Amino acid sequence: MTGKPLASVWLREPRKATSPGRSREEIVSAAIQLLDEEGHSGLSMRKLGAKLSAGATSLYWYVANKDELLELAYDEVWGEMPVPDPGQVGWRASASAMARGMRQVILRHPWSADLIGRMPALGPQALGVTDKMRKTFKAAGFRGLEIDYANSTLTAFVFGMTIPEIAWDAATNTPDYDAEEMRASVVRAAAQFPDLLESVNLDTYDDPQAMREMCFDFGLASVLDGLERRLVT
Amino acid sequence: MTGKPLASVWLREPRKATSPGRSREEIVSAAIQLLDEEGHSGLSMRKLGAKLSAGATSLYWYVANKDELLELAYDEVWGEMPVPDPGQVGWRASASAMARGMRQVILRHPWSADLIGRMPALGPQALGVTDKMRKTFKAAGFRGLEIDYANSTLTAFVFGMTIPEIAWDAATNTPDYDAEEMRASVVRAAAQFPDLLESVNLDTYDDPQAMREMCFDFGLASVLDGLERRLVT
DNA sequence: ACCTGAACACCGTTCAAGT
DNA sequence: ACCTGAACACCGTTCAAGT
Repeated sequence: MTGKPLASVWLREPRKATSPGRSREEIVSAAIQLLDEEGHSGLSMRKLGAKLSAGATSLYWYVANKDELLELAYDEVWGEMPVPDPGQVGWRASASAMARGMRQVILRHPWSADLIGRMPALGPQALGVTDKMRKTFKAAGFRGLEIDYANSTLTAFVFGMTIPEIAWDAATNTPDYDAEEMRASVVRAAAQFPDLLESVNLDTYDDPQAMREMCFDFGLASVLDGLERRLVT
Repeated sequence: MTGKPLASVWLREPRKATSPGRSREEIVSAAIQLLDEEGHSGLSMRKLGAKLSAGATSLYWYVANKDELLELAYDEVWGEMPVPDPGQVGWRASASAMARGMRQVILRHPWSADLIGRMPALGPQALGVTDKMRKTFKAAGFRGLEIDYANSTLTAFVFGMTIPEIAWDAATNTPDYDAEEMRASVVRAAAQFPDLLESVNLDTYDDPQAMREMCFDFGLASVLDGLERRLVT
């Protein structure tokens, strides 16, 4: 009856919010700041303590451990996802906007990508977003489990497109990065694959950003078309 | 001319393989074994050294640092991805098989999911798989950049579906996990979202595995339909 | 109720020294 | 050419002790 079901902040009774001293919100938002600035390596309990001019171990009164802190930060990211009302714009426009918005939010908080594979999104913000997304697919005409399938499909596309982007950004945003040198290296690495080389040479490396946008748009249109087709049949 | 273009094993000249002493392959495969058994926390340079009955720091002669070791291990995972010949089975069957295969490979090596957002897949195995996947989309009729867009779209779907699965597995595979307790907790957490609750109650929690497969199939069919539509127009 | 510092058991990595 | 151990600068977390 009282075995802990899953190690997650969200599945335990919340500690009641008393006012004095530090607050959980303050700690979480300081953590997010560190993560945004320097990524995961920028957040340690000691650094976070220092930023709040507290001992590192004081934080353990507010938060069970670092993972729990990350769960809280992760949910804040979910809170930034825009969720338009499908009644206003139609389900396709609504779904597109959500997809683009989710991508932007993740790109703004690259550290959150690491968490997608680490902890289920069970916080109130995440649930709220999911609830709203389901409404869009309901409005589209999906019923029963297909509401969730459609939602998962769109979300999977966005995650799967965005997560590798972050890997590239991380590798590319180093001080002494040189694009030309990079392209040459990739060509050398891909030397045994003539077909692949062809794509590397499609001078798309000149503006990787534009390439990404086109790729995302192409994929998004495909996914939405595929979902739409599921409605008709 | 000689600024390092990107911190990656693959973009440097390989150290020539001399025979005596330990080998890189041996080290990488031992690392993969540790990762498969215990996840990322199971792999430390010290533990890996011990497993090979060597000092932890001996490994640094074969590998520049831990990240590089992970790059090597990651590429081995890519090597496990099945890539059928589209000439034999048609592009849609080929793409389906690749998608399902990729998912299984990632699920077999859950630690690899973490790496997708951390390092670009530039190893020889990854490039080989990409090359083969491009052939499938070429066979389908895609041309130019659309070959890559289609490929990215399918890959994104697979990654995006599979990565959160791993988060659930990790949270769920703890010793004292109780499914009923879990469902009850989620219901409590989702209490404010009546629509969402409806889906939680769709007694799909009884067999989450079956639910996942159906979800994946639904999404895969959608993505392939969407891609196919891009060909016709 | 809240905060502290000391202490424990770890990390990755460097480097001078060995063979 | 290969391997070593000592050492450095970190980690997350526990816990007895303080206020």
